[in-house]
This record gives sequence, structure tokens and C-alpha cells, in this order.
Amino acid sequence: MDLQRLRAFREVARELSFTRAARNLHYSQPTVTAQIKGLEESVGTPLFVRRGNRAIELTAAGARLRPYADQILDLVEAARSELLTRR
Amino acid sequence: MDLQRLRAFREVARELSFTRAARNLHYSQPTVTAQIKGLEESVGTPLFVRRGNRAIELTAAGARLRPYADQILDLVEAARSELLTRR
DNA sequence: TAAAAATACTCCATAGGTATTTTAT
DNA sequence: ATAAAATACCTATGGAGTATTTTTA
Repeated sequence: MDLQRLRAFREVARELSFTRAARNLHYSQPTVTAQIKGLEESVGTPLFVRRGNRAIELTAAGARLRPYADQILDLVEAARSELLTRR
Repeated sequence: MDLQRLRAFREVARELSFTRAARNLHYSQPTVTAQIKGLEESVGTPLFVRRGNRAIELTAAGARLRPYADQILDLVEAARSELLTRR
């Protein structure tokens, strides 16, 4: 569970597509696939249900993770601008 | 700004010592030094004031970062146990 | 059959370590 | 003089890419 993977997760969850998420994040599709796979391994459970070329969907675990990912990444953003603004 | 470095930062801020933080985190002292250096570069400002063998202290920026680091890492922990407990 | 995801592979950057030097009390 | 941090150096892992194959609607 690292921030890069959480960002990938957030984007894939938003887009429900590895390919579109990859485009938005400026990664290749296999890289995003690997990032999600890595995150799934690190949390010990699948986060998306895959179905070939059809749209993917969140698992129950994925749905539970989502708000945490959002909060964490928002906080990271807040921390960063806290440090920048008051320099 | 990644989670590993935030963990190092939290521990160094707690201990006010790279050496003790390294011991607690099961890293070598140079590794923790490098982690903090990397974090400082990534946020663009020093987080600790060094003084040779004397105790180090937080800079103003370090002090501002601290509560964010704590919150972020607590949330990560919460997310992890959320996924584990309700499996 | 066409789209999207998965796999196979390659390469390089970086994260970690050990050994040593520098610094400040 | 000594304790702590910084630096130099080396290695191995993993994160990124491209090319290709597999899958299923």
C-alpha cells in the first residue's frame, strides 16, 4: 500500500477502466495493471472484478477501500500545499 | 512524499534522533538519513535542523508536516484493518 | 472480431546495506 | 574523545516500458 498505487486505484475506480486510467495518469496500461495487482497483493484481497474487454467493477473490498484512498490522497495534497504556501 | 518516508519522518520526529529512529524501524542509520533527505527534496524544504552529534530538532516546516504525517499514516492503518477485519 | 486486460520480457533507477569520514560537544 | 550524522560506494529489487497474447461481449 503506497501512494502511487493508491493513486492508480483511485483513478481506475473512477474510470472503471485500466486503459483510461493509464492514459489519465500518463502510464502504460500494463503498468497500471501491475500497480493494481501489487496493491491487491499488499492488501491481500482483489479490489476489482475483471471481465475481459467489458467494464470492470469494484469488489466489496475495493468499495471499502475507496473512501480511505480518497481521504489519504487528499491529505497528502493538503500537506503538500501547507508546506508550499507558508514557505 | 511516499508512505515509507513519512514513516521515517514520524519516527525521527518522535525520537529526535536518526539513529534511534533507524533502530526502531529496523533500518540502518544511513538509510533513514537518506529517507529524510529524499522527503526533504520532495517537499522542497528542510524538515530537521542538524547539529552534529547533538539532538536534532524540527524546522517550522517539519512541525507543520507532523500532524499530516500522523493523520495520513493513521488512515493507512485504518484502511488496512478495515480490509482485514471484514474479509 | 475488436476492445480491453494480462503476460512475457527487458532495462534502469532507486532503495537498501556496509564501511568510512565528518562534525560538534 | 565520542557519539551521531553524513558521505561514498556497491548491489539487488522492482517499477517502467514495448511487444504480444488472451479473453469475452
